[in-house]
Amino acid sequence: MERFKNPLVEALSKALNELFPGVVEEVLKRKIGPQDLETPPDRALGDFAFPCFRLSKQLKKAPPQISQELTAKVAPLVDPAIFEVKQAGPYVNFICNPKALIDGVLKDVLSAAQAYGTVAPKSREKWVFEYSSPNVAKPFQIYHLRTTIVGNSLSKMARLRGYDVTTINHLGDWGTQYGKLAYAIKKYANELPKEIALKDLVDIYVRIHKDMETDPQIEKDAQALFLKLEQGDADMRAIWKKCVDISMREFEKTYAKFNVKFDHYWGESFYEPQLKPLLADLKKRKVLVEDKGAWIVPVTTRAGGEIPPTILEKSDGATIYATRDVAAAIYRKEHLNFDRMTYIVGKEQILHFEQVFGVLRAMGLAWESQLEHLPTGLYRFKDAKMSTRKGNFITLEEVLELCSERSLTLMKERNATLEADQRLSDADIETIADQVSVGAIAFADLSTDPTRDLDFDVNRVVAFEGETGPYLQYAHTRCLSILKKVSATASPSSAELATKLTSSFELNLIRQLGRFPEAIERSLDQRKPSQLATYLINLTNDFNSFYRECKVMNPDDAALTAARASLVVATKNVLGHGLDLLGIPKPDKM
RNA sequence: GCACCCGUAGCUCAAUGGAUAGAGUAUCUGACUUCGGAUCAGAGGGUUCCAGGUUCGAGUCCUGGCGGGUGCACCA
Repeated sequence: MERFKNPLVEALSKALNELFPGVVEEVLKRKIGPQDLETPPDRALGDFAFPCFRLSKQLKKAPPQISQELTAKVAPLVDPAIFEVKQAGPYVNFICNPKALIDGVLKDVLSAAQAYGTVAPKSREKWVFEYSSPNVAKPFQIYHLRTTIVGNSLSKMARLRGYDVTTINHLGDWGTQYGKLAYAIKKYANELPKEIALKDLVDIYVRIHKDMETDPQIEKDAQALFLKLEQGDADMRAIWKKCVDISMREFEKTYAKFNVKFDHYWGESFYEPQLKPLLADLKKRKVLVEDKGAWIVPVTTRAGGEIPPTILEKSDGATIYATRDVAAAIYRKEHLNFDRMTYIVGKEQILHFEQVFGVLRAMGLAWESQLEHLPTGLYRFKDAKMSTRKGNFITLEEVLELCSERSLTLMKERNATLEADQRLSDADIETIADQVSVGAIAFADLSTDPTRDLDFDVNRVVAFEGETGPYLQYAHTRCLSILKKVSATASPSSAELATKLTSSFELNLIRQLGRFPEAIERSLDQRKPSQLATYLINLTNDFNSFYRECKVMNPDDAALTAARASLVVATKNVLGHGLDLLGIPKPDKM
């Protein structure tokens, strides 16, 4: 539908200029553009709407009168083979004719070599995304899933829409915790197995925290060990490396499940060599000042609000994570030369990022304005909290397990009710239950505002009814199964399509297919994958209505069958690409 | 205490400052002689937390309350 906007803007611009010269420019302070065309709330009203409220004051006329005059003026200026123009109250509405929908949308979707709505690669800004960033030597916590899923989908969408995208996983692989871990490894050395697994590291980490409650000396010794690590001690380095390797093996499994990839695994340790020169430079320039034994940068928010200063060097001489984040931003700017960088990190770190950005501003780095923190909300579970420190935490593993079990149960129940020839094998059910639970979790995450906290109820997330991941997956597999039954014929010409696809169900489905690119664009503008998720639900609703009302297989009308099959192909393409963008698996049968 | 985020149907959530605030779920009622019913059609359900303000127009923006969440220098 994107392509219809420019001719409309041209016609409107011409008509407005003839009717009310200069008024639009005066009111909007610019020419009218595609952004001035709205989508009517009800499909019956039209495909595009131009509201006339704004001009009302200047012209001293009621909006409906303006829209009436404008409608009369603009109607002859648009191609009647494409648009019907209708006034409705204060709006001028444009309705795309069926033939235009088929030529301008359906043909595009069917012929696109890449995903429909693709913009030429690297034709837009350089955009860096940082997301996921789990802590090494800890299990992948459910807390990190949101940023992983949101970051994954936004960066994929940005790539599709022509941005030059770089994705970074800022692993939490540096900090005092490795001092504690090393202390624990030494203390419990004789209790550890030969092949240390991630869960062993977690166990002793929790234990050492308990020990610390009664023996405060441990914390000081652990901090001393981290300092040794930072100073390049070989033993400490070896222990640290082992922890990283053990963790990465686990993380890779998770990323494979959700089809998540990164261009760079640049953990906190990656920037370690730059910390000393950075601190020296800042001290020399007096940006960094001493206060109570620590070295700090006094900072404000962008709006000038008061916030606590940023500590870059602790009184024991060690760095903290803010130091690494400052160094990381500078390194990335130098090596990637981004136009924009988005940190997708939990909302409890809002202050942290304000402090880091504040340091960059204090350093006089103007590009600091290109950085943004997209804070993600927390999961709300009924009774459990998520804190590794207290040893009471929820891992992604546990959640996945619960969801898989739930989906397995539902699938087995359903399978038992099917005719024998439609039943799935036990092996298939296992695989599909996994895909379904991953899809359900991803959709639950992406269908709401990423900033808001999210209620996570397994029975609600993995439901086979209503607006869920499985609903979308099911529609997709149904497209596949229809196409398996319809023998492939040459794709129909647009004239054939136009004579056969005439019902409102078919035309509305085509209209909805045409909205795909703008749904992605809105997701990116608002940093909300939920825009695409909601779009896919709407698309699937339209497909299901079409499916219900319009039989694809018509043995006595080959042309109709071919035309409708084309529509199913188009739906499968768009829905499939949408699922890819959200990281939702596409089972080939369900 | 201060700062930031949130408050929409019984519940979980939508809604580029625009047309009658929408979905799902739960409750109730319908729909397969034909492509898979994990579907579709319909009903009831609202003072958008409260009070002011800006605007032609506010769930959305501003101010003040109330309620909830998160954070508040040497953890990440």
